Amino acid sequence: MPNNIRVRFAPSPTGPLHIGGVRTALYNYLFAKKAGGKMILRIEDTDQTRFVPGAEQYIMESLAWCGIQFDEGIAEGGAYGPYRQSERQSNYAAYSDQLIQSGNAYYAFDTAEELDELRKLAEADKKTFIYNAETRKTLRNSLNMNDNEVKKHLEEGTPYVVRFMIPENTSISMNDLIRGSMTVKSETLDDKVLFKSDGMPTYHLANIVDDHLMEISHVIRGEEWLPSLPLHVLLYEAFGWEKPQFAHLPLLLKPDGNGKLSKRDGDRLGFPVFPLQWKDPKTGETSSGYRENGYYPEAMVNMLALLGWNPGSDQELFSMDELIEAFSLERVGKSGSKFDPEKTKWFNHQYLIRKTDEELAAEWLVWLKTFKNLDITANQATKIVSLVKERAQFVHELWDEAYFFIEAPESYDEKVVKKRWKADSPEQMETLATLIETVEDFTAGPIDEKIKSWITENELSMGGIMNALRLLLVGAAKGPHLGDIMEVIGREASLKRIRNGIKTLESNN
RNA sequence: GCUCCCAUCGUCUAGCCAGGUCAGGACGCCAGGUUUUCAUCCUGGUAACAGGGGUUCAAAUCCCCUUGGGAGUACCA
Repeated sequence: MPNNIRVRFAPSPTGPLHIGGVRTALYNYLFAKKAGGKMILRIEDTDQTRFVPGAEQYIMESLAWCGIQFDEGIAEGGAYGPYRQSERQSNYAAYSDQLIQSGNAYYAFDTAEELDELRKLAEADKKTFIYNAETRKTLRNSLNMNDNEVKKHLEEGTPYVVRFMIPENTSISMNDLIRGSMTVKSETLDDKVLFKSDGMPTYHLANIVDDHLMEISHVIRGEEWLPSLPLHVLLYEAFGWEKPQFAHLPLLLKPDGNGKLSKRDGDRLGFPVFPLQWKDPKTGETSSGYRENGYYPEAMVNMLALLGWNPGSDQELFSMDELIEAFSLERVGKSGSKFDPEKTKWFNHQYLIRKTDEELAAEWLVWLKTFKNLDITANQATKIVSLVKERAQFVHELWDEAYFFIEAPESYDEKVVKKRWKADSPEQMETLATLIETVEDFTAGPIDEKIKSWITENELSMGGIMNALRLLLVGAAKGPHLGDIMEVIGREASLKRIRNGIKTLESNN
């Protein structure tokens, strides 16, 4: 179903993409796919001073990891390229000239220092300096010069910027798919720079020109852009272009306190704010990533999708396809959402327990090899994982729940010893060992049966016996059913652990 | 400061547009139950319409004000 729904995700490559950005990309993606439209990646690298090597690659890798795919972009190509604004540089001057010709923009020769000075002055007076209809009359710009003066400046190479001329005394009405209609008076706006003295356009110009040229139908971006919407609307009107529809997404807020979620919050509160680990090429500082911390991309995407949007049903778990099916901008909320790291873990747990034992075992095998340099068989891993996966939120947590399947106890939890190891324990355990030797089919069922009937026949306490036995086999008060544990580690190892344990505990007394 | 946006449990949120069920669900937390320990699991509980004024027979829902929060306020995006 071909149509002309086209959305873009337009990050600037100034560092790693944080999860707020991932969510913006996700909503764009969901919206596009739901509508059968196109998803475009455009790199907004008009600020050469903020370029960070590797950031562009990071952005693409992150989004790919999340399962967000582009139809057009710097890697995919497409009919509307190039998709990097630095490579479209030659386009922009003509558009800025066009605005000057039509009287919607003008040259300004004020230096950054002069303007800084004016801002400071205004600030001292508890006011804000605005480059607007009032002040523009007194500043060094082409509005206050005759053609010859302007020409002279340009020929002499006086540095200049091009500013948009905000119309006087008008109201700008805008429409937002999430917030409805809004109105702003033009007096409150300032004459933004469209074209910088370094020959590059600012975001405002490049963004509008490229959205137009790329035939973007819907601009879905973060709420931090809302204050520049009037300017953008004015720009479309000045060019005489049809506007796209706008949707400004609510922000992701800090889990505690207030404010926009930032990189610092992750460091401070101990959770990742970036999809992938990132090493800053300048400072060498490393920021942790969801991928490296053991999160599944599905879990992260699921969590992000529900932060600010809801399906209107009680469904919590969504595959990407289900999200695409269920998504609509109408169900995106207006207010900011505090980020909850705990819920992300819960989502990860949900995805982990839904893996088949074989899948999870395969992941764990890799983990064991990498972090413990251990090799166990796939069968063993599958069996172990099936017994303990309910207890873990991450693959790396499996070890804490299952190490005793692989390693015999070297020490015994003192609290448990005190509580469970009694005077008659050694004898009882030895008897149990001889019993275990005689179990024919060494699997959980028969093992349990044999032990239980012995306990019943001798009128012993189930809790007392089993917990003492657990102490010998595991070394602590943890783990799944003992029958299962013995089945996995096998008869020989079980016996060895029981008899070693008796020996160790008795020699300590 | 100024401009704009926003406002339901601690958190994410449903309900609001087309006023009329004890304001529903999830995470977290607490308690009880199952269990052979721990965890899981099951059951239950905790807890919210920011405040004030209107409109109305009736307001979480519509309107206004206050308060609170957020964003923007660069030759950054």
